[in-house]
Amino acid sequence: MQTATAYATDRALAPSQPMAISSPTAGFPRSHSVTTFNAGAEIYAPGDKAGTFFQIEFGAVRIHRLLSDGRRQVIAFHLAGETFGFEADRTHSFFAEAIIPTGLRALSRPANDQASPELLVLALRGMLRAQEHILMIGRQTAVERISGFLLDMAERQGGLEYFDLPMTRLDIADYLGLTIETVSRVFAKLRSAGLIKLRSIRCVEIKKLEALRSHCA
Amino acid sequence: MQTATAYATDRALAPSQPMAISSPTAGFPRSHSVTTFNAGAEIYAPGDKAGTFFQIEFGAVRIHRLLSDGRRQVIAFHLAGETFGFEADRTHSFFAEAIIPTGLRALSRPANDQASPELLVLALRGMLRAQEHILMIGRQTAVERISGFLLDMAERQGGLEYFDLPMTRLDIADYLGLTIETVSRVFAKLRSAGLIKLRSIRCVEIKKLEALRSHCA
DNA sequence: CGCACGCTTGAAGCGCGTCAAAAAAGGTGG
DNA sequence: CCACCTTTTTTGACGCGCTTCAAGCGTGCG
Repeated sequence: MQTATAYATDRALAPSQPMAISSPTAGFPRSHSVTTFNAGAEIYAPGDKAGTFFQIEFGAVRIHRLLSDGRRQVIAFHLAGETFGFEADRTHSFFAEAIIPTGLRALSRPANDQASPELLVLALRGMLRAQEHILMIGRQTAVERISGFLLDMAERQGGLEYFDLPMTRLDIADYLGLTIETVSRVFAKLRSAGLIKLRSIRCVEIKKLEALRSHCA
Repeated sequence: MQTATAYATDRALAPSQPMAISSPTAGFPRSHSVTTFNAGAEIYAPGDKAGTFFQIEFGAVRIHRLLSDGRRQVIAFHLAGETFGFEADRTHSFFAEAIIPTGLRALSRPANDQASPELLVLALRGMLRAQEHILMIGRQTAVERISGFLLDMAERQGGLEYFDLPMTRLDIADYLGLTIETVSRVFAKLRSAGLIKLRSIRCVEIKKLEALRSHCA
């Protein structure tokens, strides 16, 4: 069990610009200028006013929630090009934090409730993603979860031969409902089985794609 | 581990009416006549064409997915008055089955992609619900999951003094990422601790609401 | 009645968590 | 570039919560 203090973060350090909330426009929300966040900086917290959402120009973001005793669940990771921050309620339910230095473009949802079809698709995709996350956490073993996670990350970064993990092992553990020790052990296991190679601590190369796929039930 | 055959179901037995798909209308989707499903009947399956969604007139529905070796994850339960079946893709990703005799009103999504604000809210709410489900499965103990589940069911049925669980223990187990034996044991534990009373096997009375709430971290 | 199905209960095992410590990786300042 | 500190990651030993396996019980229905 990790302590809550382990997650203490600084509020958006020296954003390049204030996050303006502009008037709504017709059609897809108008884009604004880019705000940057340092690694660990909080983007929003539970209770913060929602309504603005974000597109990632560069960097990576984690969405998570804390239980009162410090247990943490990471709900989602978002990478460059992805969008996050839309909520059912008027306030946010989760924390959003930059994992690494990150640039965000704030988009405002049309206030006239003329919901754009684009936003609906994003919401539906977010729901599907969350539902598949439930399946993974609810019914898969540690090896299956990590294999699936690595394949997902590889795919979202363009299916490159190798890719970087912006998040720490602890982030991964809290995303997969495991402990950091288990994550580390499974990485070691996959490495020694020749399925992956760790070019560096955060850079993964998938050596046996099909074998890794076969691990995901 | 349960076998896949345990979940074999009959296709919609003797629906009272064929499920007509009508032309789209402006605003919120037009309601159609009610189709009934027997307990265990399949409403849709992965790969089925999506686009129509459903409002529950009476009964209860489970949304789930199977892994190749028979492991099952129930993604959601839906009760009378609730809506389900909207998808990000053109086809469904999950199974939907009636848990008990159920009446559904089919609603068709406007084809002109003039996404209605109502549908967006439903999608966002669905996403939030799925995200809280992730938290529960990823970071809570068996007792916490069951306590939270019972409180959720009580609330959704109007916060009555007592309420019926339409689903079996196996459904609950597969929803919470547990086994049927663990579910049964935790029920017994909560009962002997005086937190709940089982009026019958499927009828639960919450005796100590606050104590139950305090179990949910 | 007697079978079928859902549920409960017990005993044993295992996967993952917990606790502890060391090793590796990243800063930071000189 | 190196010394020093902090943070992250790895590794080992052990324990516990949940699963697995196996009966047994209750209830409804042909």
